[in-house]
Amino acid sequence: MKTQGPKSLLALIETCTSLNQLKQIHAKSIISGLSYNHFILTQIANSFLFPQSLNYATRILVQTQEPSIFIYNSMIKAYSQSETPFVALSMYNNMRVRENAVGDQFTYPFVFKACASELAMEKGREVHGVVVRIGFDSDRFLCSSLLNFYGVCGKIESARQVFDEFKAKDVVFWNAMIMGYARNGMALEACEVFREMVKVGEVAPNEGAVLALISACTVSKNLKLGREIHGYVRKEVTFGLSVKLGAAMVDLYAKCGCLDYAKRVFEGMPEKNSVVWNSLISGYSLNGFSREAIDLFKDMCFWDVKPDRYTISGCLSACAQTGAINLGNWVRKFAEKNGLWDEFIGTSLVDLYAKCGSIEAAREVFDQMDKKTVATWNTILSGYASNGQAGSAIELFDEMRKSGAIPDSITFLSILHACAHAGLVDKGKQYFDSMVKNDKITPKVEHYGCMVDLLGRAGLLKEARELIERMDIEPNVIVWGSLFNACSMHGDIEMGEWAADHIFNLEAMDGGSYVLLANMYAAAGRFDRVKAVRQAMVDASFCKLPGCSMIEIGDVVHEFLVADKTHPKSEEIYSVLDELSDKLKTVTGSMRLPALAGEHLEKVQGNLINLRSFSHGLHIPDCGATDSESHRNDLEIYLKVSFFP
DNA sequence: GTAGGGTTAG
Repeated sequence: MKTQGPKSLLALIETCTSLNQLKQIHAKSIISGLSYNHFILTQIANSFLFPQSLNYATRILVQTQEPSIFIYNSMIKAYSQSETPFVALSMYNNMRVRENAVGDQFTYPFVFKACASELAMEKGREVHGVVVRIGFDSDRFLCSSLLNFYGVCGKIESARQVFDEFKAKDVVFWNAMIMGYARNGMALEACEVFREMVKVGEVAPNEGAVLALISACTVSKNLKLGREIHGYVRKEVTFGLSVKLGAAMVDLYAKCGCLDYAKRVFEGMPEKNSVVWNSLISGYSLNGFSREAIDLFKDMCFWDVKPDRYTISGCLSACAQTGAINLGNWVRKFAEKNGLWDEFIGTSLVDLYAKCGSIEAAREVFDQMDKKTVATWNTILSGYASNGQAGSAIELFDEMRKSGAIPDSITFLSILHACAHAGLVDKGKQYFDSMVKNDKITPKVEHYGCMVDLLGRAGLLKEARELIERMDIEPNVIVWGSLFNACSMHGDIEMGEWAADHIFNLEAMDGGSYVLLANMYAAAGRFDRVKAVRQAMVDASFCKLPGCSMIEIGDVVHEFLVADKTHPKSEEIYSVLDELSDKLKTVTGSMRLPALAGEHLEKVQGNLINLRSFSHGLHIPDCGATDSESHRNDLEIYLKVSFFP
């Protein structure tokens, strides 16, 4: 057999389709005395079989005596772009300790990239120190990735310092600074850097610069600035509206709620890839237009644009919002048939089933998922919470701890929510304290809202008030609303009015506050005041966005607004509601029973209030759940069992 | 002979 040189072995590596083939080529390179050829190892690490081949290359590296910086650089690069960037950092450590080498300027951009992916703040700062000591800090490649690292980690002042100290800025370096501001929601600062770049005139802004600017507007939801940039793109930009720029514009408008603009940009694009479609689909989904989102998905398929995992996630969350379980199941089947599955899709599916009240189906999907993110845990926990199964939520939370997953502030929000719904006051307090003390999570205003709700529902109004007074952040309308809700539930008009004052001060122009106040007076039987508040609403021309309930029967989603009479069977529906309302009154005896008797009573009482408010054209929002969410869940359960058996 | 940074969609 003819001895093969490195060139032909290289060509073979590119045609490899399995790890075994790769190993054969490696064996051949050993026979040919080329096993330590750096280039071959690099190619193996980065071959099409990535990341399997990367693993193999690592095993070779470990057995290699005195591996060169070249090999380390290739491996650090490969790992910094892999799913496990922390391995890049241990490779770097290994190089420093085992080889006693500091690397070269090719090493560090990837080390910073890995630090950025891992949000390894301390490590990054340490490496920054090393770089300064060796004197590599004049390398612009290295410094732009260092700048990017600080931007990703939210250390924008440090990023700015790197930016200011570096003189020979190229366009990528400028863009990294703009992107840094963009990530941190600082659109004005991003714009300022862009203007400075144009003013200095040493480099011309490229597509990346404009993309970073648009992204700055998207993150900070600065529609006004976004429109200006759109105008600038149309007038000044010579590179034209690329697919990327178009996608960014569609996303900007969609995230800002301007779907008509988003659609106009979308329709004006001659070339659309899946990213563009996904931006519009998730935009519709995000803004509550799930029907339109699904229709777009079908159009996308019609135009032969291949849906990806983002498409599926967007569609599933659209279905979850409207409770369109059948449509959701159809999307699921589509995804399964097309081999689209990952932890994000799984999480969307858990959310879909939980929001549709099929918590068992949600759990089934959850249990089948090998890879779970914090969001996956949070979704199932909040599913249990809103389905009133606090016990399961608590049990699962313990399991989460055991699995090694690290709870975040949303996890605690879900578990507090679960406790609040079940009236588990002591347990809730315990979680709140442990969150602060053991997990070092600073409570946000949402956590306080949950705690006030928890205490308030249990009738501990004084304690709820004291918690509000102890807060180190400004209470928002949710916090005051929860106290207010509790006051109306327990008939404490005086404290209720005190809370209402704060609500009006915070949201003077919000009609929702009026509805809350009217609800409190209604619950206390003060119908004279209800009338006065409603009149005040009319006088001020306030109109609360109506809470909307949807149920899916067969393949049709029925939508109900408060006091809605447009459904063809509305007369029958209302008579059932009245009947139910009466029956529930006999069960609970009173509208103002404190939520201490566990899940069942809580559920019955919650529905009674919702049913009452439904028929009165009022609705009491629930802590943490949107109007339409709690409204829908409650109504759905009752309409399903009683009216559509 | 071999290599490098930033940029959209959840």
